Amino acid sequence: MEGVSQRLYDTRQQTYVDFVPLREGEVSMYVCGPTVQSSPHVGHLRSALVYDQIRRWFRHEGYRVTLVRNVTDIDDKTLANATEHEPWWALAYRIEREFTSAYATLRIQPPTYEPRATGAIPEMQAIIARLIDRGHAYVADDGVYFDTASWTDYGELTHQRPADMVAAEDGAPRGKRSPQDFALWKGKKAEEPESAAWDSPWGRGRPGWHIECSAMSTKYLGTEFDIHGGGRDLRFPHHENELAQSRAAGDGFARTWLHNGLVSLGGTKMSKSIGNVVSVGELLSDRRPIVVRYLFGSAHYRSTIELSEEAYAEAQAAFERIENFLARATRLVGSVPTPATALPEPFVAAMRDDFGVPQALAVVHETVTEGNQGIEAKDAGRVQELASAVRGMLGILGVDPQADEWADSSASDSALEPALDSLISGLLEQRAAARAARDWEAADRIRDALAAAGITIEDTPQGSHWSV
RNA sequence: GGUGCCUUGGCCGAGUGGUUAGGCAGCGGCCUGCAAAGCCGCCCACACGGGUUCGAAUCCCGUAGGCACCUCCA
Repeated sequence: MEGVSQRLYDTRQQTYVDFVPLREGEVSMYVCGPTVQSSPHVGHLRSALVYDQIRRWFRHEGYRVTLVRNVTDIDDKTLANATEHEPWWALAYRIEREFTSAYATLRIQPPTYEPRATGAIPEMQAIIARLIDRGHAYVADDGVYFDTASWTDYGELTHQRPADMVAAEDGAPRGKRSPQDFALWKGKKAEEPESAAWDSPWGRGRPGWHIECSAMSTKYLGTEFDIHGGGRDLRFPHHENELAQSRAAGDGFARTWLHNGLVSLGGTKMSKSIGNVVSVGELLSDRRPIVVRYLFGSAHYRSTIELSEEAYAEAQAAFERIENFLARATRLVGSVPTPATALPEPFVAAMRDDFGVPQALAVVHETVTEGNQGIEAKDAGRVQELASAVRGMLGILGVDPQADEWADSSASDSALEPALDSLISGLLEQRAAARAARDWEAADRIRDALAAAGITIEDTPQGSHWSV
């Protein structure tokens, strides 16, 4: 049989691989979370969203998924962005909560565990000690460095040879032997706060960037695990260094590497350093979260998404088509259809092929068209079946407007809805009377007044419906 | 200099050798008092130049353009 196994694109092997879980029926997945140094932007959300979708799909396929997404709360940047009145740890925690809130708004489910770097210092030190023992790290005056020259596989993830790389222009001279070497442990500097330093066999200090992910992933998922994910821009140096230090320390580490595409603005990557970021707050200020989720969740996870007003408008139009179908189907059937667990075969095939969301979404739209045909034909049984399928598929993508997870997010507040419904129903009755009397002017006046308040009227043979 | 990715109809966006992607917009029709929603039909493209092949958007070579990374980055 074809298509029974899950295909993934592995960045390291640069090819598609059939997913074979390390442990039968389980998926262990580590995803790089944020360094909590400044407010989340759209790119962070996209990344988290991608792995949320993947996780939902694996779960639907019957796997038990353990998803670990870290929070790097100690880093050069958290220290740099701290102020006199907000120490680094307060900053990190405040930003972490912003991330948590943004994830929740888009219904990105919490990972199985979300470890903080500061909670894994002993584990990091243990890896560093092993690296020194094995001759892959050395102690310098200002810390401990990974010795890239000692690890012949260095560069295997991104297929680069150290000799071909453009050497970094180091600002201050450091204790590195080679520009490619990177810090595992950074000795405490005089100006850094005591709260940002830990004792170690190599003196007081703090971890370098990269080592936290090696420590946290293996702490919770084991020395070898199924999938490591993260943004495309993390491939080098972050993931390359993670891989090198973990393998050099003797761990099998990640079997498959997934990298999600970035979000761009005007053809350029959205990035703090370029300054073209759209914050989550701006994005969600006047847009529906479920449509935003649809927008970012409708592209293939490896492709770049160009964010624009047009892109949002198009996502909205497409999503509302689906939403309208579900609303109309519910009216015809008389009850909200149950989400199907057995999904249309082409949808399943698309998802099994490296999470082919765009094709999967085409199946959703085709099913909606069929469902609309069913509504025209008043075939309630067929409509119920198709609406169930649509809900099942949307649930995988996390954009089922009838799902419990979106229940409290309808355009109107739950307490206001009955009041609003009562008011509008009254107006609709007046309008129905006017229409019966062929007083189109009066009927249109009511419709226009409601439209001005942002309420859309739809007339059907069974009566008129309103929606915000 | 090195590494990887990309270029599809008005727009977004799938598709790895021969058959309809899908959505948005537009046009025509149906339905409607008029709308809205929905249905039906139309619009059939693959950066450029070579090559392989009976046949290429799909494979190979080259060219042009774009993006990302080469120690801040989801």
